Amino acid sequence: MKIADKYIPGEIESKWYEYWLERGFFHSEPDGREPYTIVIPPPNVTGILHMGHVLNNTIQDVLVRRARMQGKNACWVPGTDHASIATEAKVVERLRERGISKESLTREEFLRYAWEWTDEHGGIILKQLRKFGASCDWERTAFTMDEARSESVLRVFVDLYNKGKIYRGIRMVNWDPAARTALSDEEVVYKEQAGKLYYLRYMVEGTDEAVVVATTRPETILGDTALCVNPTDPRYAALKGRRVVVPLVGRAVPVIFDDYVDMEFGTGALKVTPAHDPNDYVLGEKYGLESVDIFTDEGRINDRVGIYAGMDRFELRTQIEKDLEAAGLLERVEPYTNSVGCSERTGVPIEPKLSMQWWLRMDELAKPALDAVMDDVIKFYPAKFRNTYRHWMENIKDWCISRQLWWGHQIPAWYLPGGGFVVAENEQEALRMAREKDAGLQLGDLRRDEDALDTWFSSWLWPLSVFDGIRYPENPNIQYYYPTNDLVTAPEIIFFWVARMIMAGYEYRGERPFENVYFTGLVRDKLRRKMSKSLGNSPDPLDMIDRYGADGVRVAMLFCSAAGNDLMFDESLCEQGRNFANKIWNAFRLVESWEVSPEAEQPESARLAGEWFGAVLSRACGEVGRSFEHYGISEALMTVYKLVRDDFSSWYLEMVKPPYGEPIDARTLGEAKAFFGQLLQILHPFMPFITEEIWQSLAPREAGESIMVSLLPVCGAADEALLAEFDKVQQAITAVRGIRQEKNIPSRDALTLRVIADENYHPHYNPLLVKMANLSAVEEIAEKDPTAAAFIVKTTQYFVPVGVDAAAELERLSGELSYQEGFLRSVLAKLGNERFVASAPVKVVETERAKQADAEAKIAAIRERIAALK
RNA sequence: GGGAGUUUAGCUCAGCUGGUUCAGAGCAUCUGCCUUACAAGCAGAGGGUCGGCGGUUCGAAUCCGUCAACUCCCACCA
Repeated sequence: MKIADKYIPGEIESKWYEYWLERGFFHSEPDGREPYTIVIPPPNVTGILHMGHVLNNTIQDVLVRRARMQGKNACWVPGTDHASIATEAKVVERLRERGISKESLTREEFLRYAWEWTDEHGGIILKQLRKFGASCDWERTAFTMDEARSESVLRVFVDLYNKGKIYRGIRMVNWDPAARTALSDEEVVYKEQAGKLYYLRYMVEGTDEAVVVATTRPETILGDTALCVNPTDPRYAALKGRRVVVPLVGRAVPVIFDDYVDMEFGTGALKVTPAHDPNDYVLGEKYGLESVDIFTDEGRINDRVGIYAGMDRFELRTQIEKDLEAAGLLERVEPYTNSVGCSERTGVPIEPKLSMQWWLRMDELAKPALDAVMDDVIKFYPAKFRNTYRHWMENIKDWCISRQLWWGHQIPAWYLPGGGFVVAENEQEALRMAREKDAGLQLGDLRRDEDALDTWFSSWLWPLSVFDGIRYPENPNIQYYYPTNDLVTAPEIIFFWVARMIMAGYEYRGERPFENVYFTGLVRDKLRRKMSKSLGNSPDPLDMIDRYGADGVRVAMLFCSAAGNDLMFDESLCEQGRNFANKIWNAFRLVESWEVSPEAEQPESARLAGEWFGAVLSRACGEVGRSFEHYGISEALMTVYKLVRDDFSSWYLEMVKPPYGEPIDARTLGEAKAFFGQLLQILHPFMPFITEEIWQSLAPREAGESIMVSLLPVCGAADEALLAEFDKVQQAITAVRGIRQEKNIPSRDALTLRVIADENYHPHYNPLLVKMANLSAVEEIAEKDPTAAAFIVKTTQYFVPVGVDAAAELERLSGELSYQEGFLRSVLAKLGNERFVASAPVKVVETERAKQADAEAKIAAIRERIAALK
């Protein structure tokens, strides 16, 4: 069979993905094995794949594939999130392009469009994941708004309401005037903005004196209902009992005294707008102030104010500045930078607004969730996020769960005509409950709450709801797969999602939802810039697959992904990944090219090589295992990378390779293929496609076999003594090659190596030395060979009889001598220090003594050689 | 304003409880090579007073203090 001389990923990848799918290798059902479960962080249903997804899902796939090959019943549950506000915004935008406004539609009509959009674009992202080899159990694909998940959400809402944890109340909320909905605190992001600080004159009623007040939001004077100063501020003592007149508005408002006011800031006088500032709201409550709401839901001035009606809040700011100026009520304006809370989704500044919303009481839910992380019942990688988590959990506030949106789970509350409401999982139940209050009610009399639930109110149930553990807590799936093992996600959503899943897990299962949380970093470009569409520095993942292969891109991603650190992704890494795949491919070509001779004996060199590589493999295997224990996935991959390139390709294969044109013995070929097969297995979680392709042709396989469901080799302890011996042999080989290069001796010309045998010389490895350094012989000699090029490995002196330039050699030796002498001095100084010898552990002192002996031997050898050369 | 973290080779990062895994890896660089698996490669090589200063110790990249720079998270200062 002719094998392509370069690895071409394209068809190979789709071929094997189909094969895995057809054979059902991704699917899991509960059985007697140990489960290994991951639930995917569900991407937005209409989202498109970006590098962050690639990173996140590659890591999950590596973990799942490895667990599967360890014989566990691995289950990776995929799915998507309806992403209430984000999707609704997209649908509104799309409708607008078609000339349809959301306002002109009924809820039902709007939802029809939204579902249309979802069905059309929904799940594309999951299909894209397949290109990367994601081994998700697609039969379990879930959506936060499918029937099972929706019913779970409503059931939880009703349950929490009945437990008194959900309540309805008027509170100051974060209002997004663009999306026209309330937001949770977590959905508000603070941005530094260059603004202005306006100094306004409030005339003291009945006098011609003014109090100057500094504010960043002069437009809110329309809602001012008080002026506040610090009671200890001597400047304003005279204001006691007075009223001041709000500029332009003409309303007289009281002056209140509260030590909330910072005397240092501005003029030490604060305007109080209880309806539009959380702090002012608190003051308003405390002093019984009137609350004047001046804005509409869109952030325009409402009709009740009387002036500026209909004007946008930011236009008004400009206008009011002019009008104040004209009225002589603006003392001055200073540039001022402050941080403005903006909607995470729409980007517009949020407007604090008093409104009726649904809330979830968090304090009790938080308690077990906090303990779980603090007690390491749930482990965070990296652990530093425990601090972040603790801080948030200890200061947790009630969660505003209602959104004035249509796309999402509609709140299951029904209002009665005579006031009051009932909370029930469905209309019938609601009617039944309503009739307990008023027997004559009909379905049409009930009015369902218009609001939808926060998206995260469904995602926080994800590890439970994907196994239908809310509706059917006893079902075999939730019993078997829950708690899940690893969660791989981004630190940005530690509060939005991770913390809340932990709370839901304890509330509904009394148990952690996962054991470990691995936080990935942010994918940045080479220059540390965040990848973004607008910068154009975000490569299209699918395009990269076309050019480098899925295995290559996976490797690239993992190479730069130290856990918890942001990662600097660069396309050159893909090249490295592709090159690595090609390297493996060529090793395969070599092994496949060997003709086997049944009667040939195994050469000693090949026997030794096998012995050695077995030990190397065990060592690497152990290292990989240890790396995985602390989620050092990048590190694990690097270990395998070096194992394949250096140990296997450069050393092992070169050692067993028969001379050109000659056949190989059956035993060595068998060993080589067995080693190769094991390498492929260790490599498979990282590079699923190429490993399957080669594994399938490396040996005869039964129909339906696959590397992905094969069992990872169990690694024993590595023979350290053997590895140490071999290391010396490698050093000798490298040294001979160095001499060859230095002296310009072509690799085809055989050399003789002479050696003075001692305890660090291992003659049984000579067949390998001969082969790898291309020697005609290794001769043991008793006397030094002054005319030869020389080197020392440990204490053993080697000589390569080639002409040397005595002068150059002397210079090199004197340099070496002074280095060794200096080294010896430092060792002797240590050993001469009584306190060192007394307090250092015996082992350390012994190694120092060994160093001393070593150095002394080297110095003696060098001196002799210098003498001989002279 | 509060908290957390980072600083080790040109770049990206390992270095756990202080002592032969202690100054490492990959990439990049340099020098040879088209040596019949692989130039998407092979063989060699160079490169860091471990951010600065001080301390503890027989011994510090590692522990303590301090200063500096950067990063992130949280927070209602008008």
